[in-house]
Amino acid sequence: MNVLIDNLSGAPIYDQIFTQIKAQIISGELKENEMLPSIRGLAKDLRISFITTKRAYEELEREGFIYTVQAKGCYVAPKNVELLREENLKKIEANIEEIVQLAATCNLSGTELIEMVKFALEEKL
Amino acid sequence: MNVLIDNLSGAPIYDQIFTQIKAQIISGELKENEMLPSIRGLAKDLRISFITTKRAYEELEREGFIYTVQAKGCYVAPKNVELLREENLKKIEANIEEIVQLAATCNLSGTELIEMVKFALEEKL
DNA sequence: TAATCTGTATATAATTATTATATACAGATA
DNA sequence: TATCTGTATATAATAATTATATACAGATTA
Repeated sequence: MNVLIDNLSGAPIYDQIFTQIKAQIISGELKENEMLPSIRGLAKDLRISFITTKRAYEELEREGFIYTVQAKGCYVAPKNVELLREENLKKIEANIEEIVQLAATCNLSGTELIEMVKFALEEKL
Repeated sequence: MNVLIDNLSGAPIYDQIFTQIKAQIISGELKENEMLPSIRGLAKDLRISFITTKRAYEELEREGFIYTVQAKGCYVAPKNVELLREENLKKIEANIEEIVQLAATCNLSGTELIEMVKFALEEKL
């Protein structure tokens, strides 16, 4: 596994770790049930406290990307797409409701709104 | 003018002042070019430092809701429709950013996302 | 013109939130 | 038993936020 800490980035260390591992899980670079480096091992590699790597792993677990087996290690969680969908769809629907409302109050047309979404989607690629 | 500070609200004082005055300007309760209470006078009424009321007024001015005349006072800015539109656009952009992110993490395709937005738009009619 | 309004500028105190850490602990494994 | 694994609690260091006092400068008015 590959994690690089950029001390000049301004982003906190735990967050850099969290973001990079998350990206690797989403991209499939890290497979389901694959074991992650131990929080101590990774900390040693990066020459930081293991509490900091632990914090990154905690975030990953809270968001459902990894699971932990006591005294054994941390593993990439099976991609539970349906569950993630159900949770996120609600949030997405609520947000869409809001932007449609906002668009209406400032005379932004539906077409323009769609264009904005398409633009944001392209930015993400 | 009417401003109430709720010490239990958790929100900072300057923010409570900012929010309440902003709401009164948007609702039209405060008319264009109407003079606001002086930062010192309001501070005295609320029994807080005038630096705190000043901060609230600074925010209001920065967002274009009021304007200041040196040594005279602060006044409600003429309603700028463009300004409100820009405010809403920012919120819309932030929301779109979020839904795109959410969609990505649960493998919801761009096409599907667009469909959801279109659906919500039709519902609004 | 002097007193007293208005807002401004600079420095600072107090508080809270964030970030990173050490140390002591408990289960699993070889 | 030695040594991995993760956990829990307490704490240090830093940074951001919030609120303030004091000294200043222009405008108004009695």
